[in-house]
Amino acid sequence: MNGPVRVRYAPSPTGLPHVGNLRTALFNWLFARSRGGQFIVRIEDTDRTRLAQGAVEGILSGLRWLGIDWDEGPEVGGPHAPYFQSERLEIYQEAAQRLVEAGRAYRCYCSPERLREMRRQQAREKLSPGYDRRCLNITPKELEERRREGREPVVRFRMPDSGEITVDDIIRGEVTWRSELLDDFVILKSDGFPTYHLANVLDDHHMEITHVLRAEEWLSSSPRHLALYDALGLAPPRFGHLPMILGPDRSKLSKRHGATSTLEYKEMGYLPEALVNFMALLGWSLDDRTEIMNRDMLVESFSLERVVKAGAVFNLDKLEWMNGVYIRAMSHEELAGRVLAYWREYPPAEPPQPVDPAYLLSIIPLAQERLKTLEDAAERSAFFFRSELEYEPKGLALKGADAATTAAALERVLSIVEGRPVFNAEALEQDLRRLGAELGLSGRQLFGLVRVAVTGGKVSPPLFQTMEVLGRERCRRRIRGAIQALTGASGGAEPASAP
RNA sequence: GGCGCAUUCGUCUAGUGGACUAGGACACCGCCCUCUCAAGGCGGAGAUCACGGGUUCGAACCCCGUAUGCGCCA
Repeated sequence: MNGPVRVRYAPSPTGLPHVGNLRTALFNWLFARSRGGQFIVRIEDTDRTRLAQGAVEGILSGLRWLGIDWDEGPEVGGPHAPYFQSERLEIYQEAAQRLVEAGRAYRCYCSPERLREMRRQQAREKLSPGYDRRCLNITPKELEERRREGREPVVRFRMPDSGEITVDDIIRGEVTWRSELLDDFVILKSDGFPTYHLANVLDDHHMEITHVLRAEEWLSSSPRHLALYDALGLAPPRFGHLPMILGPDRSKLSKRHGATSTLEYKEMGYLPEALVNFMALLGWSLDDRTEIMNRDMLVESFSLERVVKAGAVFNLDKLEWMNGVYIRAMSHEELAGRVLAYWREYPPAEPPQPVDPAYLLSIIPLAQERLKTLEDAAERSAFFFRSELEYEPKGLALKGADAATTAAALERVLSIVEGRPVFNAEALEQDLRRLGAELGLSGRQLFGLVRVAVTGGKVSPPLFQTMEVLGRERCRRRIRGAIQALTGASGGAEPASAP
């Protein structure tokens, strides 16, 4: 196996791509890119009962969003097209026929009812479940009867009666099964569609896959696959079973654990580069300290030797932190662009869209280090855009002072805002500190009051920079509005509205 | 039930026989910075390395067994 590495991601289009699936895709992709090999996408759509509308599009857009590109597969084609199993049926049917002729497989006419009864019986007698080979030695007469009944058979693979099957797993080492404990599994269903096992094995061979890297849940089917390769006279690829991604209860991550589809994370405002970095660390690590790694670093340092064996719980807290790290590392322009794009795709309730990009860009430096996700941006910046603030009188109350005193203090602030020749953070800070000293108010008290007057809330970015970004006019109107709210004067000369 | 895999702080992990009084990160707590919130800095708490036996002068690390969890077979 000295040729180039060829790996694949082979999802079933049964729903939106799940983070566990995408992590498997990521590891395959990282392995391919780190070894200068190829990454192939193949759609395993042979289970027609579970097909979901739009699933293929969802899978591909999930990959694209994460920046996982494929060398062969849907949309890009390739030398082994088609890359949809539903369009490759003849390959599977022909192989199944060949296996039947060679005595390595046989047709089975057992009804679902009989199989169910058989399993019930086995469970009752505490035997290991599995097909009892009733149809392996079917007599010509019985066969004739079944045919006359018009029953369509399935094709079962005949497992070797004895011996051991050993998988030399890249991640787990050698794992051995006794083949007589494995039953004769179906390879071709009665509707002529292959099962996962047959299609997967044949396609991996035809597509010249060198390494099958898949989740651990497939480990138990690998001896069947090896037996199939053997019966077909094909050389198997190398196998590597990756640890699974688990929910907080340590069971396989699923819908009931909350958001699991990659596109949900996109909608929640996570950055693809952060998700990629985070997923790479679920079951793999570079060393005892390196955590923040961009795509190039991951490609450069990824290796299967450092893949962990045990399953990993998906820890949202850490993803959130990492997303914040990536947000903080961006330039202001970059972040502004991302926020704008995010708002275009998922318009927030506030601020009203579209937004002035230049104004947004001036806000970004104040919001950046406070964001965990892109979704936070709307809430964090909403007050910058509001045309009218609503005050709760309690919020405006200056501790230990009555409304009139508070209003008087705000009047002083207002005259500073109106009177400053230069309206910037530095100047405002100077003046407001002086005012505080004069009024005998601490910074906490005075600035807290002004903060509520100017932003409508008790929490905001640093006050003076915030005021500078808001601009003199907005500050003036808002402070007036606050004074009115305090004094109850409703008929002011100027309405406290308009930004 | 059968088969298989796994098991180091709550979570992700480092660790491949002596540098382990087990390191880092997230989360948590405290202090500093400070106009609030963050971010940042410093510090703290948190793992008898699942348990029990061995092997060895010495074991988180090697061997055996047990337990638990998970996966697959439906």
